[in-house]
Amino acid sequence: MDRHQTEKDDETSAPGRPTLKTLAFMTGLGVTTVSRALKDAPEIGAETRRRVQLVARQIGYRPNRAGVRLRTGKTNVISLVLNTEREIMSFVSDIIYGVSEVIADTPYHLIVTPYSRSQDPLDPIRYLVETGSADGVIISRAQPNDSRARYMLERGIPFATHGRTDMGLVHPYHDFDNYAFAAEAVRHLAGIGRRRLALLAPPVGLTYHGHTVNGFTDALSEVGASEVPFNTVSIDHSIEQIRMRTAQVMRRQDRPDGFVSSAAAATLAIVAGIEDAGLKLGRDVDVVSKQSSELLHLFRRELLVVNENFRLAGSELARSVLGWIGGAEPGSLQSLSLPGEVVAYHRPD
Amino acid sequence: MDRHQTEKDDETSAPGRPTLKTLAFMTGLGVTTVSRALKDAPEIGAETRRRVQLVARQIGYRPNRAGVRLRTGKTNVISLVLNTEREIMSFVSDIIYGVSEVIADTPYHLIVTPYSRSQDPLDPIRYLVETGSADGVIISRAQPNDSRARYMLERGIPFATHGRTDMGLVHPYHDFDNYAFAAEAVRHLAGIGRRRLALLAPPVGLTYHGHTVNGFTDALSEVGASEVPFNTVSIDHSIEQIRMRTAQVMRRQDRPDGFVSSAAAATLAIVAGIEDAGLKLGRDVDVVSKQSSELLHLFRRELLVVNENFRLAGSELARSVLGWIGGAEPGSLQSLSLPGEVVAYHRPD
DNA sequence: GTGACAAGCTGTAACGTTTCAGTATATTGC
DNA sequence: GCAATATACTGAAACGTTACAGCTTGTCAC
Repeated sequence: MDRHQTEKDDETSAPGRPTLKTLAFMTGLGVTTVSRALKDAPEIGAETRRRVQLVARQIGYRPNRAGVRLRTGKTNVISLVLNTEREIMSFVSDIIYGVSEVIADTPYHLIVTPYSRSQDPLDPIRYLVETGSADGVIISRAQPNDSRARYMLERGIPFATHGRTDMGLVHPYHDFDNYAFAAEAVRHLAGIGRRRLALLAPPVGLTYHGHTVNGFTDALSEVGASEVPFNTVSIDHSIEQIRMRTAQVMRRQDRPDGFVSSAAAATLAIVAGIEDAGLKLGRDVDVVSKQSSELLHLFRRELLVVNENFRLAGSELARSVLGWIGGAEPGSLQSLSLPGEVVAYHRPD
Repeated sequence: MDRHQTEKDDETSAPGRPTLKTLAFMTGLGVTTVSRALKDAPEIGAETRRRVQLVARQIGYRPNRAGVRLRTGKTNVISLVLNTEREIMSFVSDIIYGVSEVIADTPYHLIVTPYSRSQDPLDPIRYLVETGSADGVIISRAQPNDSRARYMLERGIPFATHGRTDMGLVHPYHDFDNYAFAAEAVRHLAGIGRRRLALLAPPVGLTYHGHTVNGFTDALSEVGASEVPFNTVSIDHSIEQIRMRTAQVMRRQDRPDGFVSSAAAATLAIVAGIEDAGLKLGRDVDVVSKQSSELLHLFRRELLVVNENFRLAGSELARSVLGWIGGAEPGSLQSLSLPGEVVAYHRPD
C-alpha cells in the first residue's frame, strides 16, 4: 500500500454486468469473501453467506465464464462430436435435446463439434483436448477398438460414448441393446412364418454392427430360420444403393421373406426396393425396422417397428459425462437401453 | 523492478500448452511484441513477424480462448437458439451442419441454446445477451413482430433470423420464399386439374405463415381455383391431429382434391388421413409438399414435392452473422432462397 | 495474564490476453 | 552536430476469478 493505488474505479459509474467486485463493494466485504460466500465455503459466517447470496440474487450476479475458465481451467462446456455426413438425422436432433434437458439446470453449455468424412475422426477430439475446450465430450459411432476413446482415456478427459467399445477399457457409455433388437426381430418374423431373413446392418466397423449381426444370427439358429446374405450394403449407404440392392435380391428365386433393418430411412429404401421388384410388403415379405420417431407406420402400415429413443440416449450420455466430471466411477456410468416389443400397426379409431 | 519478481517461472519446466509467454521466451522477444506479430500489426518488423509466426506454427500455438475473452469480451461463439419441441427434425440437423461448414475455418464455436415450450422465447436470448455468451446469435421461427429481434437490435448484438420479420427494422435474415412455394404449388395442382385446394400452413404467428397463406390465396384467384378451409391445424400439430382432421375433411362431399403442405412430416399425416377416408392419392386428390430430404417420393410416389435446403439456410445464416460481426451492413446480409420446381416422381432406372 | 487456537475475514498473485504508455535506437532535416 | 521523428520493441495494467498466505478478534485453557 505504498504508491499508486488509484482507489480502483468508482463502482457506481459503469452499470456493466455485476462482478465480484461489485458485490464486494455493495456488501462492504472483500472480493475473496464474496467469492467464497457464493460457493458456501465453510469459513464464511452463516449470516454473511446469506447476505451475500441475497444481494447476488437481487442484482442478478452471474459469474464471468472467461474469468472462471482462465483461472481454473474449467470450461463448463460439454462437446458433442458429430459426423457431418453419416449421422442419422433424427439422432442429431434428439440427442441434442436430450443432452440439453440434462444440462439445462447446470452451468454447462453444449457445443457441437462436427467433423466430416474426409477427416480423421480423432481430429476434433485432439482439438478439444489440446485446446482444453471442453470439460467433457460425447462421441457417437463407437468402434470396438476406438482410438478416440483410447485417446481421451489416456489424457484423462471425461467422455461418454454412444455405443460400446471392446478394448478391455472401462468408460461411460450408453447403448441400445441391438443384439436384443435383432434377435427379437428375427423371432417375431419367425413367429409369423418367415424363414429366409436378410439383415440390413449398421456399417461394419461400428461396435453395434457386431451386436446386431450376432443377435440376428443367434436368433436365426434358435428359431431354425436361414439367412439371405445382404451385407454388401449397410444403413450408411445411400437410399438409392440400398433400394437397388434390395430390388436385386428380391428378384432372385431364393429371395428373403423377411428383413431386419437397423434404421428407419434405410427401411424406406428397402420397401421401395421390394416394390420395385413387384412384391408386396406384408404378403411376400415382412420387414422389422428400428425407428426413432413414429413415422414408419404411416409410411406402410404393414411395417413392424421397434422404437429407439435417441432423446433418452442424449440424456443418459449427458448424465454420464457430468457424473464423471463430478468424480463418479466411470464404470458406474454405463447404461444399456432394452428394446421394446416389435410393434405392428394398430388402426387408430 | 524493486522487490519480489521471482524471475517468473522457468519456461522449460511445465510442458503445458504454449502461451504468448512461451513464444516470447523462445523468440527472445517481449510478450507484447509476440502478440502483435501474430496479428500482423504494422509496427512489427517484417522479419520478426515471420520469425514469430514460424515458431508459433511449429510449436502449435493456439490463443487461449479464456484469455482473449476475458480481455476483449470477444467470445468467438455463435449461438443457435432452438425450440426443443417444435423444431423440425431435419431442420435441426441440417442447419447445424450448414452453420458448421461456414465456421469450420474460423475460430468460432457453435453452441446450441435450447428453450422449451413453457419458456418465453426471449429467455434464452436475454441470457445470452446478459451474460455476453456469444458474439452472434441465430434464431429460427421468426415472427412478424419479433421481440427477440427487437431486443437484440436494441442491445446491438449481431444476429440473423431464419425467416423474415415485419417490424420495419432491418436485420440479416435468410428465408425460403414460401410465397412462391405456395403459389407454385397451387399452379401445379391447377395444372393437373385440381380445383378445390386445402392448405396445411405453418403455425399462425410465424412470419412465413402469412407468406404461405398469401401465396396460396393469390395463386388460387389467379388460376380460379377455390379454397377448402383447413386452418384448424398447422404443421406444428401432432401427426395424429393432422391425420384426423384430414380424414374428416376428406369425408365431406365438398372435400378438397388438392393439398399444399408446408412440411414433410405433416404430409405423411395428410396422406394417412386421405387413406383413412378411403381415398387414393393421385386419383382422388394430389398433394404438393415441401420436404428437406428426399424421402417423400419413397413414401408415396404420387406425392409432388418442392425441396427446401436447410443446410444452405444454415450456411447463409452463419455467413450473415459473421458478416455482421465483421462490420458489414445488416441490410446487405439478407437472402431469400427461391423454391425449385414442383417435382413429380421419376422412376429410377 | 498469557498462549493457543478457531472463526471470519482480507490482500495479493496468477491464469493468458490486449492495450496503453512508454523506451531505445536509427534516420532524417537543416 | 543536434533536434525531431520514425521504427521496433517493451513493461505494466487490466479483464474476473480463485488459491494462498495472511491478519484480526474473540474464546478458552491453564
